[in-house]
Amino acid sequence: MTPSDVHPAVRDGSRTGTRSDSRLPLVLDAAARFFAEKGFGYTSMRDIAGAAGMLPGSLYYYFASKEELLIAVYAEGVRRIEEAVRPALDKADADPWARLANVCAAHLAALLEDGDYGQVVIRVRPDDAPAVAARLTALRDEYEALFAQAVDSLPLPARTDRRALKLMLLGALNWSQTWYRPGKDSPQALARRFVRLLRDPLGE
Amino acid sequence: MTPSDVHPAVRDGSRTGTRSDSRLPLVLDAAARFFAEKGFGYTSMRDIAGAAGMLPGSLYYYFASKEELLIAVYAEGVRRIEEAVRPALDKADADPWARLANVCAAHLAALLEDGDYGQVVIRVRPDDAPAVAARLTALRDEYEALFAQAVDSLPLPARTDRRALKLMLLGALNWSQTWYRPGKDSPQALARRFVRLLRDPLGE
DNA sequence: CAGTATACCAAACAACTGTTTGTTTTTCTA
DNA sequence: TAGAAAAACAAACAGTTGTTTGGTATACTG
Repeated sequence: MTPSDVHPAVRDGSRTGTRSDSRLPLVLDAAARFFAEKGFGYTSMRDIAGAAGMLPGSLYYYFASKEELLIAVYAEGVRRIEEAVRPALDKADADPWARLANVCAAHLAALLEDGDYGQVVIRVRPDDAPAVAARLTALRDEYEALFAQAVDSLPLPARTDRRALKLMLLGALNWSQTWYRPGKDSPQALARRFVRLLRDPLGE
Repeated sequence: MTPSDVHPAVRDGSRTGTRSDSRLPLVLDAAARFFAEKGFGYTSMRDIAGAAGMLPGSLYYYFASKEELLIAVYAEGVRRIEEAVRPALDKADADPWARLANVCAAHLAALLEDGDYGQVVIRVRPDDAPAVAARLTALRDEYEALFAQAVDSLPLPARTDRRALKLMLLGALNWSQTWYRPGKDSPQALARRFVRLLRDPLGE
């Protein structure tokens, strides 16, 4: 399963040798939609091909396997989440707690509202596609390292377990995909509420 | 999909008219193991039947469908989690924060260490089995109401959003299934750490 | 010990899965 | 405008899926 199994236009993202009427974007969008809604295993190549207006076999012109297709969607998902979070993270002058809240808000928005690609990253478990699980995990870890920066820069008591704090916060955010329903609370409001629960003293 | 689709011995749990050499427990254990490890959709009736030492078709003596089998496993999972959490919850004399920590520890242990049934409840999404999704959700909600009691009894500032606190904590706990690896940290230690992060003031 | 409900076997079903192969149409390029 | 590369079609493949049907052995009951 080397990178050469993947179509050139997908491998380097350069779109070299790509025709203007290519339905590749349609394929990726359709795959992202199904993966986000039904999960990887519950989506068939026929589902995707049908939604993109083509035949199942034609997908193999772009991707060597269903799992390679997942990688493309997943990578794009990570890219979009990073893109959403980065601006909040780069405001180095801001108050660290406000910065964290903004990072969380961007993270949440990417998972809950900003489309299907971001949702895939949280919804699909790496071991749903065993052959490429390691690569998916690597992509996710790459982003989590980014997120961790927002936690690391907090002015905390020395005793505080920053890793636990990161895991706790990230878990709370990611799990929201389970119960969140649009319209009631905005991702921003939720993020602020979560961060405040951590910041404000609740005990005694 | 009425309850009458289910075998009597499963429907009411009474085991009335059940022969002593029944392999029903084996079936449930095998199903729980596969559902917990691979997920619902990635587990075939042949997987389960094989592990229980019987033929795929024989499962339909007990369950009208794969999804009915899931309900049985799922319900047992909820039952076991409740059973694990209840003792901690019933210690009404204890300090509310310590009580919450104990509830979280029991919850975590049920998800991470106490076997397969509990894991299924977190691992399997209700809409993985659309035909019975509502029943699965109801089971999960039933338990969450129990968990909420531990949060509701905390002595908190009036402004505190208890619902957000519950969602945050439950999310952090449930998501641990994604990253937890046995041996490093015990569920008890993790639960205490999470609760302390909420209780102790981190800001300023 | 006879009879019956229980528990399972054996074999097949149609539908669906990811994937392959050879061919054809279409766009871009020289 | 001829040729080459790109993009897709058309049809099938072997394997797997959940499920059904009819028969059979076994344990329990009276």
